[in-house]
Amino acid sequence: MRGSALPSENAAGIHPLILLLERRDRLSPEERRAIENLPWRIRSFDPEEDLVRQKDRPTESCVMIDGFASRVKSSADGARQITTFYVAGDFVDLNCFVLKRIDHSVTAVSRCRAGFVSHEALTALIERFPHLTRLFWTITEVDAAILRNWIFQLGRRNAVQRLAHLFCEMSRRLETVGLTRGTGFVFPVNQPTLSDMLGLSIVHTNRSVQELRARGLITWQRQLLEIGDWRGLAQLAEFDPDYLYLTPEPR
Amino acid sequence: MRGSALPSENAAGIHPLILLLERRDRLSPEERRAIENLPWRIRSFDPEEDLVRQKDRPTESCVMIDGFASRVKSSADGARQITTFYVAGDFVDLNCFVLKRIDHSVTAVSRCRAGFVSHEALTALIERFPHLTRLFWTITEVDAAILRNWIFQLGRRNAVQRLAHLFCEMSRRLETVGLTRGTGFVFPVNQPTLSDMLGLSIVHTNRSVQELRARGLITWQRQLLEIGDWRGLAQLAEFDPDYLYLTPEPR
DNA sequence: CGAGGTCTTGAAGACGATCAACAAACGTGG
DNA sequence: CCACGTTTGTTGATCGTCTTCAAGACCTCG
Repeated sequence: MRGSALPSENAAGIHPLILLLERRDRLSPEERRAIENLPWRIRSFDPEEDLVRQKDRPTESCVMIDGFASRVKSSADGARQITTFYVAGDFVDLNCFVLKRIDHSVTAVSRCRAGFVSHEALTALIERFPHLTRLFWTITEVDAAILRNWIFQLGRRNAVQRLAHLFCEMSRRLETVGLTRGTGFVFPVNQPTLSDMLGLSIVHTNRSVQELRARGLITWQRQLLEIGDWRGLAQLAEFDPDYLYLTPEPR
Repeated sequence: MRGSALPSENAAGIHPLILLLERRDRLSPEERRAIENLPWRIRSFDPEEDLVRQKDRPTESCVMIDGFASRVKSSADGARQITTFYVAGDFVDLNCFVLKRIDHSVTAVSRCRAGFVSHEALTALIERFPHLTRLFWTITEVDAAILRNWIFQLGRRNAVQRLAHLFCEMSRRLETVGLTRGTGFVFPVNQPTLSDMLGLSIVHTNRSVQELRARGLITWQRQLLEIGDWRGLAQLAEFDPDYLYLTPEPR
């Protein structure tokens, strides 16, 4: 399967990985061609299906094409915590390319597709283009910044603020990949899954959603989440998008 | 100031950064020499002093030589959350080398020293040795794995378990850099700071410490933390060190 | 039409926060 | 070496947030 066959949701038909990388730095035509020509293998997943299983030693890494997925860590007694939430364009498991094994599962949240490429091919790619190593590293650092911010949310914010913050973050991340529609976006996530993101019980998650509704900040029906009052929501969440590093830096 | 002047706590007198990197992969003699010859600048800090300030755009990055430091995110109302805890050998702000700005402060927890090196020098280093880029990236991925695990702890574990887990993690991390003494280690952290790591109030942190003492799992006096019952502590915390990636992987 | 998932509500209780006060340890200067 | 102020650790009491348990409403899909 050739790279040009890799579908993408964006109008321009540009490869999602190229879009992701060009958010960080310009690519040369050779680099772009090399990425497109990687032996991509596209796979589809249903909700709850695993893209990568905990304690596996995968030989491929993957990039989200569409839909949503999550990195889940679960404990002996069945408690689940989502540590990362992946949307279209996100590189899912760069870490297992580097670290050779994975200490989490990656599970589909909605129906989704991902493009898989072998570690061998990635190794060959970065050996040929050291500049791309640098870019992959940058992506990892941005992911880490998002993780640090989640630690802050979980440690020091109450349920409603966490939820508000999650919606703010989602909105901005989906906006950068062109998946918002006006002030809203498709959010195919049920409340049990949402509670695993927020570190809350299902019941309390539900009540927090209702509070945001009651305050007139959001509406959410039929998987369409509308942010009715962005300023109010961002203020409640004390949302400061700096940690997403969306504004490009000279390098 | 030349690299050979960089002091280190380890008996062999090996540069802490070289130790850190060789935990991940073998270095060539040239690489080792190049790292030692970087223009290191050593600075000392008192507790509460900032190594790097929030929203700065630093031109240097640093490696911990001794003592402890933390990455702190704080909110408008003064709530503080520590997102990363640094011990000797840790590379503190690789991320600001890559991302060009920093969205946290890095604050000394105890008296500590760090070796600073300019971004220019680091850039020259990785351009000469692309292999080192790969290693720095690996370090970032390990840091991210630790962050993900903290997210799980904060989201799904109660106070006592979190504290137990923190002590287990500390013990293993300090052991790899030769800073344990038998079953104990020097832990110059006060309870207010500890509560900022755990996302708890000071009072509740105190009660959790007392519970671990009462269960006979630890003693802690005069900054010396002794793990009296490792198995019991690890079992309580459900501690599984896989996420620290301490066992080397072939690459 | 029935079945299973999802959302919602109520009530009770646990966990952790907050407030307030005191004890102990530490560092400093006299 | 002691006196004193400051930081750190400890305790009790009360309050609020969030969890748990249980049950019912709603929705979707075969």
